[in-house]
Amino acid sequence: MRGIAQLAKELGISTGTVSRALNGKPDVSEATRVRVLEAARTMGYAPNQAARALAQGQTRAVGFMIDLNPETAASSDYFFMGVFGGVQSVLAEEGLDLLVMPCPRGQDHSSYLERFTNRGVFDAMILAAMQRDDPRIKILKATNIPFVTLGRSGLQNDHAWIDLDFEGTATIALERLIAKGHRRIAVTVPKGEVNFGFVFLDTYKKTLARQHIDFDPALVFETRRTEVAGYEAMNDMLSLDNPPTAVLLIYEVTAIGMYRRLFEAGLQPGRDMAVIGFRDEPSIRFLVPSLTCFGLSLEELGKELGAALLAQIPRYKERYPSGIVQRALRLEIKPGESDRHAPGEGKATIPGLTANS
Amino acid sequence: MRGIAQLAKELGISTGTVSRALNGKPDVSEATRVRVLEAARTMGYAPNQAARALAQGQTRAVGFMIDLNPETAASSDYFFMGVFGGVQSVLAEEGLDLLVMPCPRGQDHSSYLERFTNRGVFDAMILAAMQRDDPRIKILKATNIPFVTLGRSGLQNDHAWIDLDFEGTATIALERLIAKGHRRIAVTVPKGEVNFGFVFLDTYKKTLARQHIDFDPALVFETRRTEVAGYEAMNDMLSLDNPPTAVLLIYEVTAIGMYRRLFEAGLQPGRDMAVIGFRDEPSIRFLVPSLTCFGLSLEELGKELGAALLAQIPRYKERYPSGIVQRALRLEIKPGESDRHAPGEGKATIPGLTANS
DNA sequence: GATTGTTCCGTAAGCGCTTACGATGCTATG
DNA sequence: CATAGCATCGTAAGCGCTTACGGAACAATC
Repeated sequence: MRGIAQLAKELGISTGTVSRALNGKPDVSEATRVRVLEAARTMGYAPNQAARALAQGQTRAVGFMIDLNPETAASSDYFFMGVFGGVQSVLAEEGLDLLVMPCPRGQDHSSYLERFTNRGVFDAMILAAMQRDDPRIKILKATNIPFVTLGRSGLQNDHAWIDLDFEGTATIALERLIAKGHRRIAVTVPKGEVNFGFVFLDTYKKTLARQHIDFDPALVFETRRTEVAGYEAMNDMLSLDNPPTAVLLIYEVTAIGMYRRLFEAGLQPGRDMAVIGFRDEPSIRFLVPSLTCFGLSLEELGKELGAALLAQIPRYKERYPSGIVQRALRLEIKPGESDRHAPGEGKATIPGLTANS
Repeated sequence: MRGIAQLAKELGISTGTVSRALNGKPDVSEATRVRVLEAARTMGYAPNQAARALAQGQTRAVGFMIDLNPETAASSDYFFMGVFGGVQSVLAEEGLDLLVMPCPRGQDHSSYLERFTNRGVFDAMILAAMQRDDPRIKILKATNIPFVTLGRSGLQNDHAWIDLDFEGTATIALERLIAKGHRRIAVTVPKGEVNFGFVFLDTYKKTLARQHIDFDPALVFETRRTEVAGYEAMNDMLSLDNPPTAVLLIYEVTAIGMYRRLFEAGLQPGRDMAVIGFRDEPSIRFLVPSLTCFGLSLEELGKELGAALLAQIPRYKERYPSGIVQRALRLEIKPGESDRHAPGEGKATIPGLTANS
């Protein structure tokens, strides 16, 4: 005999009472509750999670699905660590545990998700790396599991999501560049079908149109979230017949490679090529000249996610923002030196300085 | 009625047979097995995880505990993502799931671990961010859960672990610098009680002694794993009466801040100050001059962890390296330009160029 | 003192699955 | 034809916990 039965026997009371005492239920005298708690502590007793989940029909665990595939991964360790912290701080108050399920490289996201949905492993879920038309939405809806996504899914948006305000940042950044006098502004977009790529590009086009600047498809560059990708993109930009004078990044780390390529060409970021990054990651904080980008509290992002999720779970509905939470977090611009000058203000002119590799 | 019972009723057979068919057990005819599998597929049936775990006494899930506290987190831009992938590729072959449990900031590691150990949530565990005398070892041993640690724990090492060969890298790097003629070599060590910090420093001392160089405590700098910490450490180095001519890093990203501080002082990494980093992270690959450091496959590290863990689980013992696996992965040096010159070979001399801030 | 209400606790039926055990029908063997 | 052996399946007892229900003891009310 073990578990709760052993505890009960030891104390000379029934398992039912022990369970009630342990779970803070009524119908237990204060005296026996103390006795039970004390005994549980000294005996090192902890309720079996599987039995509990089976009896209650809930696990008190929420799953956070992330992507490990470097091809599509849009975030760093640092990003997720920050977000996890925020999510946890909210979930912990309700006694919920956060467990992260990294989707293996090469593994299909949908089938991996299904490993966990129908089986009652998680009470609720958080999804990241949303695709434009993400099939995981349907799966989650079918199984009736409360969920929230980090990022919109584009075509199917009748669910809770927290996202970054890509429209806002792109608009602000572009108008800033245009005000400086830039007309040929390149943009980098993520490789793959991640949804924010479409949003970003779409805003780019719209903002240009509003400012009566023709859209040039040659100024759109697909990059992965790596330094090398930035290097290559800048290389391509410089070898254009009519290179851009500014570039707007979706992945700030690509700036590192871009700077390198610029230096190699004898060019200065901020003087010969304006650069505006996206999010303020540690890896770009020491770039010289400093990179203009947008600040975002990862902790806060996580907390928003947590709160939005709790709002989906009937049990907590009253205490949290009601209904389907859909919110795009505004980012604040952090001006740096990488977009200080107007085009042509520098001594070097790009045409003629084509790639030497 | 639902679950396996419903399936059984639908097919007109017993639940026992259904279970056997689903689990690939014998005592089931091929015909009914096909029928069951087919029915399960069309009905979208998936076994309830809690019930399964309760009946079998195992969850087929392994937990990977990581730290979210930036003070002690040794993670980086893309460390854990890489490791997770490797672990998963090994575990997946045995049908085991990997779930990551991020320990909340400020939360005590031991108590958080205990939330999961006694409750039968995981069949096995992986620990990271090992402290010099890590109490989690005792907890895991007491509960009899198979586990492996990423990093040694220093004082208590009678368990499975996979670590990086800090001794090897430190020795190679130092001997390289000494061969160049460097005598005053600074070293950075992690802030906090993480075990590899002790190993690193210890090797530093021993190697110096072997080369008949006096150990100077003033040349040891504690840094967190941030660019800023590197900046500050370099600042401190430069303001010494007798600054070092070389520095060996435990966290490669600190090189970014160090470079910055050197540039500000009109000094050149590699010419006026030799720098050797530790691990080859994406974030430092674009440093100019390129940073000498050590290469490591995160994927491989993950696979080693996975294999070492399986070797701890009785069920898989035959197929995997037997016994308590203890292995320090050797890293290969990737020479860069940051340690090319001998001390004094550059035009600038450090004394006199003290910190201007 | 009979009735009602409260407090506390024991009983036992599940939760959905696995698995030892035994039962059944069939074929091979003598 | 009797027997043994095999393949296949049903039965039911758990796994450790929760919880509806009812019962016992006692206090309060009339």
